[in-house]
Amino acid sequence: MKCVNPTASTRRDARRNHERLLAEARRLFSERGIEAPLDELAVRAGVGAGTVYRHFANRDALVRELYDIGVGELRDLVPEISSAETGWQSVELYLERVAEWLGERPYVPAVMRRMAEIDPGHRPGIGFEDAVNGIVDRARAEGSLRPDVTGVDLAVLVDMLGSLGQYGGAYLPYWRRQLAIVLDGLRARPDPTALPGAGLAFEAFHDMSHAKGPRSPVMD
Amino acid sequence: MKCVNPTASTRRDARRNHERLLAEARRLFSERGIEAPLDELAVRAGVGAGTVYRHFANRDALVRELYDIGVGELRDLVPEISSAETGWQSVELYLERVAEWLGERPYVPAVMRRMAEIDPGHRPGIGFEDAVNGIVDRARAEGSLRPDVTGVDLAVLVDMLGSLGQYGGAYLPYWRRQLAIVLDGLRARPDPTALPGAGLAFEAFHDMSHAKGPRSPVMD
DNA sequence: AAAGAAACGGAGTCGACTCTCCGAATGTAA
DNA sequence: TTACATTCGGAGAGTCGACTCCGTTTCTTT
Repeated sequence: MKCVNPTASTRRDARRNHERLLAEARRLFSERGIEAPLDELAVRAGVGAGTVYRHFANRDALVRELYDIGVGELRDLVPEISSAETGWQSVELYLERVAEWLGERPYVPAVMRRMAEIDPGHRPGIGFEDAVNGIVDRARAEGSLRPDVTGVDLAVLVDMLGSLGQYGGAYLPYWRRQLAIVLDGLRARPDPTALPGAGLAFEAFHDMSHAKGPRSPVMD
Repeated sequence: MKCVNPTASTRRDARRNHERLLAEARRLFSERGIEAPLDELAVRAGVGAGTVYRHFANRDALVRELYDIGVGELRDLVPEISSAETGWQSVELYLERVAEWLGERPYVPAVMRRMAEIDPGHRPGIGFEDAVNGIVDRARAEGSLRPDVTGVDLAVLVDMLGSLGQYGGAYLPYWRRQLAIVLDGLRARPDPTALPGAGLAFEAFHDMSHAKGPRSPVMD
């Protein structure tokens, strides 16, 4: 019984089932939310219920693995995005690639929120701060990006664009129109409209997107 | 037993409990999602479990009532938004008021999706098409709005901005920066960047936002 | 190809939640 | 104030899903 880390198992069937479970979990959680019955996951993956729990001690363990895989995927996107020819192209690439990544994974916001409950100390996302700020600084320095925009502003825009993934597959060919509008709004212009309020600290944004606290109640 | 429509009940306690239940349901569903236990709703509203089910036959009945109330609230926003002095001000008001309304009600997207399952034929939201198109037409005619933007584009932007409500109360002072960026992207400019793809039919947008179909699976 | 270790399946247990039922309490109308 | 209709509270029946247990099957190694 080596249920802690079946990825490293010697047995081929165990590794295959682990991958299948992860793939089906992404699909299932995208369609029905991260509270979907795990017995259903077993059926979809074509394994017994026991096998689900051998690979993931409980739902939270599965959520954690999806989270860490996601962080790894995002980290893998960084080099290409950061090394674009111009700073402006980096901004474009950042918004497009990350929003697309998010949009294809509608379960990610829920996974982030739950992770904050499971293990508030685990915050690898903080490590993206420098990459995002680097993109903003370069584009601002070359004069293509409006100067009052911060890295956090961009990160929030990415979440907004990616949130259209909640629409389902139908949104895929469509959200790039909103991306184009946003990009036009980000360009440096001779007639700037001041952005209201103050920019947010990256850490505050991180906590916000992981929404620890109670979500906004209607105030009536 | 008049459990079909307790709003019209003669008894004061019944009306008061109905209102309390609705208010607490909004809060509860905002914090924990629309699958939160209804017994918890009973506790929060300070009533017995039986009372919940006397007012709402089941969870779906509650969802439907929240949906219809929401449609009514949005309808009430139309006059002020449409009657702004200029078309551009209407665009600004539309994005701001409706995104704010959505942001304060994080449960709304989930309610819309569930409504599409409960009763696919009930689509009062279709009635907003003319109002939105009217705003776009006027702003376009006066030359303030970029001409390639459609009413559906605006509606999608509203959903995007409103989605930040998922961040919880902390987002409240912040999202207007994104609104300002979007508005700048919407202004008519001498150097237009063409929007990619084709605009969407309003009905298609409606179905998309109510996401009947399966939500986008990761394609790997 | 034989043996042992590891993983598998799925029936079963346990807890949580939904919804019902009815005696008690409350509001209304005369 | 009395009488009655309506609503209330909360215990409990029924259902569903999370997770466990163990006899069986499948790898891997020699």
